[in-house]
Amino acid sequence: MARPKSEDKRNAILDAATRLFAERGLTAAPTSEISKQAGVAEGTLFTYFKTKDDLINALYREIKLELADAMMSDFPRKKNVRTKLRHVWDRYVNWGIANPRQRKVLAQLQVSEALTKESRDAGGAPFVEFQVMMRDAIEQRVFRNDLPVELISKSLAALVEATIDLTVPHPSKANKYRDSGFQMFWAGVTK
Amino acid sequence: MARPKSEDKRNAILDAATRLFAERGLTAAPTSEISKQAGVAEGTLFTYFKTKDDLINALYREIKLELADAMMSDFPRKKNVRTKLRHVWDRYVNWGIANPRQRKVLAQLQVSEALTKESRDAGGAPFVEFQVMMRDAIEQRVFRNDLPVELISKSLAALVEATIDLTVPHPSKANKYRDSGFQMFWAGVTK
DNA sequence: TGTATTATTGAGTATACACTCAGTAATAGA
DNA sequence: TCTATTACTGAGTGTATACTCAATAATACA
Repeated sequence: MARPKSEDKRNAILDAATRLFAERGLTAAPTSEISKQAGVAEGTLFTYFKTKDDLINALYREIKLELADAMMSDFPRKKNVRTKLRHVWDRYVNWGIANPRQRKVLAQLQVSEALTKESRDAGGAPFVEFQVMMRDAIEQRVFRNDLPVELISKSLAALVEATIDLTVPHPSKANKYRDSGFQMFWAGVTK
Repeated sequence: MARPKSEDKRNAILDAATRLFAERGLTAAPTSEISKQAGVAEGTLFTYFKTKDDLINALYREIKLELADAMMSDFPRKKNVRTKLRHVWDRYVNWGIANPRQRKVLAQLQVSEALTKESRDAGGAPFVEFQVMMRDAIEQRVFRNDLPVELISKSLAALVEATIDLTVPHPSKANKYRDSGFQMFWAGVTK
């Protein structure tokens, strides 16, 4: 090998893309501007990502990974289901509030036609531990028994999003809302 | 006035746009293709909508209006809050299942940079009756008292979306899921 | 029926932008 | 230190597409 690619440049490109995608949207952010903001020539962008779609897919995986890291670090494996879910809930809400740009981009990416099925699958991979925990909880009959796992998982995500949306304009009430939101989720999901 | 515009053509354009936006995404659907599928010349599209962004904003309002119609028709004004909410819930779920394309487009529109603030406001207007009902319910202390209205409204929408997502691949379980979903919502939101 | 007005058409235009490539610079390994 | 390999640059290219406009057709109204 001669002259390796630089992890820094790759990150700079992904960072710039995140900023521009959040401000202008996926398609209105030109590669020329992304590379300029990243401090590299436009051609360089294309040595790190073969196409703009590639960049978009890579960014999706990256953000999903960050989110999974935030949610699953210090995961209280030994504690009961409620404590585990509360952990995940709090981390997710905090991440969303602390990373509004990534959250906005993620929302765009989820509905984008540029996302491949492979990327969608890859994006789910970091959350397997969470899924396993959910299956266990089902077996232990923690939840109401008419609810399929997917509905519970999706509801968690959906209610977290609603909670973040509500908190962003009222940051002083972050603790209150995070609490109320979780209690609402928990009450809905258990017997 | 001489030679009025045709409501039919306008609808044909909006229909074609809905189809193409759902299949290819907002930006990957060219006006040339939209007009072709609508059966009009490309220039005609621009006499009905000054720009493509205009078309996008008009389509947003249109879909929101349809959704509000579906949700609020036969609204049981005299019944109790639970019955009213259940009405809205069922209609919303049914609409989503019956109109997957409009639902997909709506999801794209919500996160699109092309949407103006005016359109967002206008999109909310048809739902005032619903909002009024929610305020009344709060006053009557139907819900847990630590939950802000916005969280309840957003949760309803979020849980409906989760329910629809779950139902689409398992249409035979539509009734079951619609039921479970609502019970989950109701349990979470009341004391 | 005549006329003013506006819709309709589609070929044409201007622009934006994803991607290329020939020239140059940096680095790993010999 | 030399060399093979690959990164880096940015001006240039091809293409896609939003929008225009001159010519034509339809309609409301007098």
